[in-house]
Amino acid sequence: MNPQPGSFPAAGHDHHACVRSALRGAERLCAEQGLRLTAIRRRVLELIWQSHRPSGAYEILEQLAGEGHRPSPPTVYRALEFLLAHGLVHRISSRNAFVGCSRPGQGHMAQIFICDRCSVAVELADGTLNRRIRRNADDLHFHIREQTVEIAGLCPACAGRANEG
Amino acid sequence: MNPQPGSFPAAGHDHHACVRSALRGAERLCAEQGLRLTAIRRRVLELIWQSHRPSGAYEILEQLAGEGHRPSPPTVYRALEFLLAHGLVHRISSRNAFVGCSRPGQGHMAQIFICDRCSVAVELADGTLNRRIRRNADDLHFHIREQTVEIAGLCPACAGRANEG
DNA sequence: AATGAAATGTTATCCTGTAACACACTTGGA
DNA sequence: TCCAAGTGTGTTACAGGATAACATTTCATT
Ligand SMILES: [Zn+2]
Ligand SMILES: [Zn+2]
Ligand SMILES: [Zn+2]
Ligand SMILES: [Zn+2]
Repeated sequence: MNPQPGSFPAAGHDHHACVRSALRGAERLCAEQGLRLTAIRRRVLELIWQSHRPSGAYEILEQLAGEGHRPSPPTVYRALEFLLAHGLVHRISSRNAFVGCSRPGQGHMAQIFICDRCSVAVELADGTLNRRIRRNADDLHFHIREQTVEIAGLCPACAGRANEG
Repeated sequence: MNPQPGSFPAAGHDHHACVRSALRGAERLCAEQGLRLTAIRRRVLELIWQSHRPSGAYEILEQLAGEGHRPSPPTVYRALEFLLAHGLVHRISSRNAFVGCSRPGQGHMAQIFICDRCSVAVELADGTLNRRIRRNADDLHFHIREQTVEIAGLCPACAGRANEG
């Protein structure tokens, strides 16, 4: 089952499918737009997709280091810059971290829900919400370039266990 | 004229009034809730309010240093922590900076518009938007603790000058 | 004064992100 | 084939943001 955008991933979902789907999506998008999904970029995207939790740049760096690459920060940040620029990942400002985008290539006005306990992040694209934001901006005569909507709290699974550990 | 929440501050507005109003509001809020608005906390709040642009923690630190205090980072961060905890300032995640809250003590589900060019930030409290977010959270069975809504772009004044320098 | 809690000082260190410059690889044309 | 020009990567060094851990002071209350 693919990552169902708009719901928290089920406990035992086939996550390999998430990764495969994300990589295939990236390949397709790059092919269509004449972009170069180089080895590093591909590998960084793959690492980010290893879970639904946002990854820090230095986490990615460490994982790459464990594979012989030993890249330096700029290398990783450049790959992230590319992935961000083409909508393949989202940056989570409130955590200084990056998460794979569930719907690449469809414009990116996402709101992202992040669990305080398990860190799983899920994105939602809500036209109504986006229109409301745009309308508020219009009232202020403000020209939107980019928006950040991040909601922190407890995912359903963790809310259930709220009183445990 | 006080800081009109919900609009960009006019070019020649009486900003001293903004500062006075913010400080008085903080004093009142602290008095009501039995909180201690110590010298540092008060001074940090005052420095943050010196403009409508979000200030970085280290900017504040430098300004304090120029006054003889020479505090260290934790001192400033603690003051900020206090001000955040009681809704006197907002943290702008997308900029690692802090801005004074225009309506302290009224719950804080603000969306904040920030100009890319002049950095002025304006907050808006939109019940409709907040309800929409809450509704999306409910659909996901997600329990909201905190939300971050930051919109970057051009304020009316800067949009007008878009083609100049 | 004595006590305990809250606030501040101090030091050292992490974590995040970028500037600047060198090198390599691709691509297209002379 | 050789030569740009453009893009991507390697490397070094550093800037900027935030916190851990512990010592000390301040404050309200007894
Ligand atoms: Zn998955
Ligand atoms: Zn969770
Ligand atoms: Zn003002
Ligand atoms: Zn502006």
